[in-house]
Amino acid sequence: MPESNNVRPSGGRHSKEDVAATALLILDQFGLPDLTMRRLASALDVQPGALYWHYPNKQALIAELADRILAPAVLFTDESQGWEGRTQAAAARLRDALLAYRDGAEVVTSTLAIGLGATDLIELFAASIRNGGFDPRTARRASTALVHLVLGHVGQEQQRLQYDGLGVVVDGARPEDARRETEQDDSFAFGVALLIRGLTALEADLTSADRFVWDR
Amino acid sequence: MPESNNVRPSGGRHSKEDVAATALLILDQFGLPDLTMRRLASALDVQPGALYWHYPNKQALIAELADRILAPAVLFTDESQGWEGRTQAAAARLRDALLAYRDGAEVVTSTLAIGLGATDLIELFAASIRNGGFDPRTARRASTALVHLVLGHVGQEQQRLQYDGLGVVVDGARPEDARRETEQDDSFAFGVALLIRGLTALEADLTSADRFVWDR
DNA sequence: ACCTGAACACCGTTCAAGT
DNA sequence: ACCTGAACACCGTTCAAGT
Repeated sequence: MPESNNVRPSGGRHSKEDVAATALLILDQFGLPDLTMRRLASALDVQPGALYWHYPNKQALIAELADRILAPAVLFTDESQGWEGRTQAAAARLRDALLAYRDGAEVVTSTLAIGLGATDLIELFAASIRNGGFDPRTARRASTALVHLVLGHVGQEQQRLQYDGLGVVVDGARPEDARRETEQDDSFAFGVALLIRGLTALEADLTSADRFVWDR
Repeated sequence: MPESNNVRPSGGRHSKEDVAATALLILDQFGLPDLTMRRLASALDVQPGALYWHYPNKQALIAELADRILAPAVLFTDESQGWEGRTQAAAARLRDALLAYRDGAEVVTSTLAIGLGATDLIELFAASIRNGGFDPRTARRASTALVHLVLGHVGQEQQRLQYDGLGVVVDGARPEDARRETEQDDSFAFGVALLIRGLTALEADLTSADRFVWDR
């Protein structure tokens, strides 16, 4: 009997949509290393080569997954109080979106590492920072820093989740887990707050006419 | 004729040292994706299986490379003026160390992503920050943020170097290159400065008795 | 102590040909 | 428009056996 937890539509043929959705399922259940073209093909009950009709290569598929993972963070617009609040909220939204899928940060980082989809991500922060009265160049630089901060932090966070997953939880929560989670939350918020605080301080520096404090 | 740009010692046998050094050579010349166990073995004029006598697996080898790449940044101690200067200098040193090898940032990031060698890197910054009078917890958090910032930035930088490598430079420098380089330098220094400025601002906040500006 | 030979269990990608 | 069949050119890792 052919092993098939497959999800083949009644028509018998797949769309780009099917492929991406199934890939996201495998990613979330088994992690990025187990998301292979061959495994994806067999989940779709299809030969490996068939995937290359939908996507030119694996990187393009991963980029599509990155887009879908980021969608909730990018689409959303909020009305928090002040540009600092909106920027912090955007960081939290990005973090939540990455945490929503197993290895989410690695998927996005690897897509960024081949030069795809960076603009949306940076604009996520740049808008709220410009809104604080900063020039576009400053906003772009600070946004880039924020993106690196969030991706790095969530990457580490998800790595620990993997470690913890190896331990067996019988029927209760281990008390260390909760403590570690809040420590992660605090550490994340602290890093983001540092950057934002640096920006406001920079603003103050500039308006007090000492224009080159941060410039080398 | 067997293709062999090999570097086999006169004795006929290799050491961990040989293996790591040759791996670093391949990394620097051809990049991380081309650094395979089989390719490394053939450069050493050895069967692939032989490598597993020296290192238990590929991840361990990569971790060793990460250590060697980071060594110049970690060992060095300087006597810059003030903790801000020392922290900024540490960031510049880390960046230089990563830029010294092709895909250096990716090597270190991937090692960090499997939970190895993180402590040295964080301590690189934590020492100078504690030196500024911050408590260990704050220093650790700020250091972590700085590490993520630097790794993310250099990762992007090295990705662009790869792109540029695809274009053919005939016999002169293209004017855009220099402009882009200084833009990268500035952007890097700006991100680091933002974080440090955030720390000093935080310090000021605390000493002026308003203790919860950054705490949610 | 260090390596060979040979295998195991996989990968991503291509492409003529089918429906 | 979407897929099969079959191949190409690889991977990392293991392990008995050799020197």
